[in-house]
Amino acid sequence: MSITDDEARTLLRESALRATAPRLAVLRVLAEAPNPLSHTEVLECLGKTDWDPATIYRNLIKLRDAGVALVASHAHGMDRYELAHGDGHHPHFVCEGCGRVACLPAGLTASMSMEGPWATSIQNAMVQLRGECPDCLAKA
Amino acid sequence: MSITDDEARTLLRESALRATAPRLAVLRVLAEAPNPLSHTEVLECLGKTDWDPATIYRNLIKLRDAGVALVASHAHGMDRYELAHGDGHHPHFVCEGCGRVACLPAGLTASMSMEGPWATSIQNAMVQLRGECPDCLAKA
DNA sequence: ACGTTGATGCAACTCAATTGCATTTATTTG
DNA sequence: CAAATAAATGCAATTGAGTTGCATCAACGT
Ligand SMILES: [Mn+2]
Ligand SMILES: [Mn+2]
Ligand SMILES: [Zn+2]
Ligand SMILES: [Zn+2]
Repeated sequence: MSITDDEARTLLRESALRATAPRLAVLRVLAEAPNPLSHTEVLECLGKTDWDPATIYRNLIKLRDAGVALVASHAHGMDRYELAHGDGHHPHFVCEGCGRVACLPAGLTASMSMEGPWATSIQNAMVQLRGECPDCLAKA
Repeated sequence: MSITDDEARTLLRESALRATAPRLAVLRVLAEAPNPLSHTEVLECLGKTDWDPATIYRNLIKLRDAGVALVASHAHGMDRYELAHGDGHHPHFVCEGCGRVACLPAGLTASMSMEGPWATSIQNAMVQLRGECPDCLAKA
């Protein structure tokens, strides 16, 4: 998945965010990533000489606060960001072996028939599975 | 839930772990906690008994490696430990608002039918829900 | 009681996250 | 288009969880 410069600018305008060069770059990197990326991984995708890490960091925060991006996982002390595709959120798989985070197709129905105050919380929650990915299972 | 000193010693013996004072203390704290605890929270629970943080840290690792405890969540850069109750693992709810992690009753099985290499990974995975807990929903 | 081996205490280190502040720049406004 | 304004950037410093090296101590099988 990719994003044109115009699409990115429109997206930012709709969120009342200024279209700066690093911000557009972050948007492009997130759009092209097949999986959620950490701050460090975004830096690597951008190439190390480009922009200040703190700037990229704050842009990820901004995009998240604006609802353009979201944190798909906090696992292993790293926030992993992805674009918030309009549709409802899909589940993610966090590998405890290699640390990778993968997007899973929507359709994972967490059948939760729970009464009481937790019902709403659970129904609106994002689903995350933690285990060993196929690659790590093969090695073990 | 609590644990007697004898039960703790037996549990450790079965795992080939020496029964040291800080280790027994960690075991007792985990046994009494209603929710998974971070390293820092375990230190706070131990309170007056002033053990070295690194010792407590390594004990949590040891207990995890021995299968006595497990990491219920990595959220927000904190590993949260709980005793590995014999039965299969239950899901957990991670609140993005206040950061608390709560144990959910088993039976909230997220059923996903997926083909291919991911099938096994998914079936053996632990389920984690991320959202806003009832308390945080009430404030918002 | 002894000796082996694991555990402890202390200190140092890594790395993601976070923040203060002076400077620059995108966007608004005249 | 140029000035005004509020936001964003670059740089540096700080926090906090996790992690590790090493000398000393202690659990426990013999
Ligand atoms: Mn995803
Ligand atoms: Mn639990
Ligand atoms: Zn893996
Ligand atoms: Zn909460």
